[in-house]
Amino acid sequence: MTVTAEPRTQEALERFERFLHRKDLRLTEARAAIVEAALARQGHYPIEELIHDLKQRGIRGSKATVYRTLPLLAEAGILQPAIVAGDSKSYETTFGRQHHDHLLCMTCRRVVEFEFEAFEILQKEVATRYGFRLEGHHHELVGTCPDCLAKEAARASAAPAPKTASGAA
Amino acid sequence: MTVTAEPRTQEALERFERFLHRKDLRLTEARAAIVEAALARQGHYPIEELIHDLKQRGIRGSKATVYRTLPLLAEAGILQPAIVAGDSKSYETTFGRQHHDHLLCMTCRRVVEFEFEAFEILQKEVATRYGFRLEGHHHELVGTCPDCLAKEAARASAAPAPKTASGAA
DNA sequence: TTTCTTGCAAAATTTTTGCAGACTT
DNA sequence: AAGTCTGCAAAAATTTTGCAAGAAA
Repeated sequence: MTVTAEPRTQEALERFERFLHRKDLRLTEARAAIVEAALARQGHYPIEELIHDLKQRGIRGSKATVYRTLPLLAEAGILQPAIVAGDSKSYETTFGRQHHDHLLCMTCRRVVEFEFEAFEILQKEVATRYGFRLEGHHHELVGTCPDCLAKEAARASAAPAPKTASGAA
Repeated sequence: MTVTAEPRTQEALERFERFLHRKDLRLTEARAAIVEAALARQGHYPIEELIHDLKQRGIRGSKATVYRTLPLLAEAGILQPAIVAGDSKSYETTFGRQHHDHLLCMTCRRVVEFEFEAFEILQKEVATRYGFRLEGHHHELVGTCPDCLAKEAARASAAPAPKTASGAA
């Protein structure tokens, strides 16, 4: 099914095939379909969504097969279990993607994406120092966002526990 | 039940209590026990372990209560869902702990801990830039460790696919 | 051929909920 | 008294497995 996939998908498929080959496993139609579905995804996605995507495309790929394939893809460096900040059970396609990091507000769950090249540089440095080949990273800063800080401050300076006065949630 | 807990635990309890109070919730014996158990833990632990710990201590705290309490603790900034690199479903107590980062080998699952102050500094800078109060972070570099790289290289230079010749797993 | 794969459905796990009684305020 | 919690056990949801039939080498 070489449906003229976009180059990134194509490369990922090749990488996966090499990986499978090394283990005497095969790049089957179902596995390829899963790779394509994963590559088409942005950000974090629960396994369930990936299964749904496959169904959408009318492609084979049962729940069981997806569950059996994801670990292989992770090992092949195509995707990773996603960082968890409330949700577990998600994956993230990393192959050929720019790494981006997150700032997460624990209070309101807002997520701000940021890129800061200095991190990338340092990370490479650390990896090198330990002799690792760096293939990806998880990086998430957890804290409280400006809005929530403001609310917190307002609450603190106001009378204690004006339960119903501060408005709805 | 102020069982002369160590100071860190004590502080965590206080913080949790303030948090609960703000939400008109109560710091009950079961919740306090969960905080203590969590604070006594090092590194990542599956929920199941925490439940086990509670049983060990002969303290109340049923599965259901633990499941109901963990999200509160996370929101209060006492612990976080752990980073996932194969395992989901784990938590990590962060309150009052030095942040440490991980280098993970995708192939053999080996984990190397490292500390690199430059990261902490940059993280604070990013948080400040976005107006966040930084409370913690997840940071894990994913790649291939020196040993696995060596094996990979050896395999590559050897004849292709000597399936049974390379020894046991 | 021989070995690896797949899908289905059942089994095993992990999380969430309903409720009656216990505890706090 | 009023409202919050808890534990239990049942319910829901998520993952894993056994197996016979279907591909790939």
